[in-house]
Amino acid sequence: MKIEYSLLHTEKNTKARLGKIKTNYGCVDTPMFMPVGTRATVKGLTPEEVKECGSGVCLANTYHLWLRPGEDIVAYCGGLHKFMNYDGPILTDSGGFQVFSLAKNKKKDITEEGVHFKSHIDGQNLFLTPEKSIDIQNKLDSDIAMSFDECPPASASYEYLKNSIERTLRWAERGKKVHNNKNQALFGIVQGGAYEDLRKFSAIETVKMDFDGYSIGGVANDGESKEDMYKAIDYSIPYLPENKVRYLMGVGEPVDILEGVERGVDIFDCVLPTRIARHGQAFTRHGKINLNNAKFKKDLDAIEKNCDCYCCRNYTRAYIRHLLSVGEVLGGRLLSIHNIRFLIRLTEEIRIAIKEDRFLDYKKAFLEKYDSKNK
RNA sequence: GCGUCAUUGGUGAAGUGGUUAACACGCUAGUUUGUGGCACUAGUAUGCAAGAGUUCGAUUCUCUUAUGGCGCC
Repeated sequence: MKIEYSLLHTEKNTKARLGKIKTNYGCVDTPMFMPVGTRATVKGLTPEEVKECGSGVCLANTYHLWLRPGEDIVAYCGGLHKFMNYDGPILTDSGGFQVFSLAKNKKKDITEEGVHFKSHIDGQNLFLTPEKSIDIQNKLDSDIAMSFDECPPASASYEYLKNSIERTLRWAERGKKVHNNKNQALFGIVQGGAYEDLRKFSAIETVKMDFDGYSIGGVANDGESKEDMYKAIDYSIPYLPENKVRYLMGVGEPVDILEGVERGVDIFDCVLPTRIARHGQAFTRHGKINLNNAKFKKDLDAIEKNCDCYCCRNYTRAYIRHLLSVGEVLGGRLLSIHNIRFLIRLTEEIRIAIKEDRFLDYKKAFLEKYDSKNK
């Protein structure tokens, strides 16, 4: 089977939704956060550690796995689950984001047929099409595949966006046509920047194609303001069906997860918890802290006193600071575990709050604490 | 004891008689939102062993002292 989403409850005062997704690799509750494992690994962590964080779904990336080791190798090794030894659900991104980050000359490199890239590894010229992206994802055998879209920068003009979302719709159609993995869901992606009519058009047309779930894309990039991000969600959600999952791509910060949930988003993914971890930073209830800071040299507390993650149960800030300062990989590993657990715990608490129809109170309490120090 | 060469920030060091003493590391802080990049950005010696002199001006020249390396008795 593909996936099955059931909407269990909509919060009384907001659009926040409690739901459940059934997959071939188990059930997951929504709202939820998915850690990113671009190259078939959540950087530094074993699948057991990822699962211990409470993670339901894990991400992997079509573009990266296409280059190395290649989708045929992954297929030969039994598909992504077996290959990376992860028995939970896996979602693959389509490579659309790499169009955004790697195609240097948007006008020249992005054609109707597909997108020209330069490999970030050796600079060789690559060409990715909707058909190719879906074919790779079929072979990777993830549980959820994403349509190949263009993720335009926030600075894109109305005119550019208009053409872009029309092309993304045609790409979605082409991808859907060749998608042939019976065990894999395929999601459509809504684009349109912060323009109400473009989001509406993109959403309505994407929904017409009847995907297994829908994403809101093109947010949280290129210095986009938070207001624009929230607008993008607000303008897209009303046109998405109630009985399908809604995925806000690439988000993110605790604040944005709360704002997304309030607006009716079910799932999130973001590199932030693992990336900032490798750079020494940790999420806490009071905001982010930087464990590189000298003030933690003799700090014998856990990163967070009441956190139940493996890191906080066993290690002090002083020790983690030491690991970071001498460049030991364990520092980043422990912080990754903490940060992933932090976001997943946030979604766990959000689910309870939705169930009890007190999401706004929960959000307010969280933000009051979180804003009190650092953002 | 004599001669000789050195002495620049936390470290390794570049450099010049004249505006803000290069660079690297380290250190300090910040950034990071569908991960190309444990990356990026910024700050970090009011002073060039100490003192005196020459000079309009000295970290740069001269002398004395201190410390250290090397050589000779």
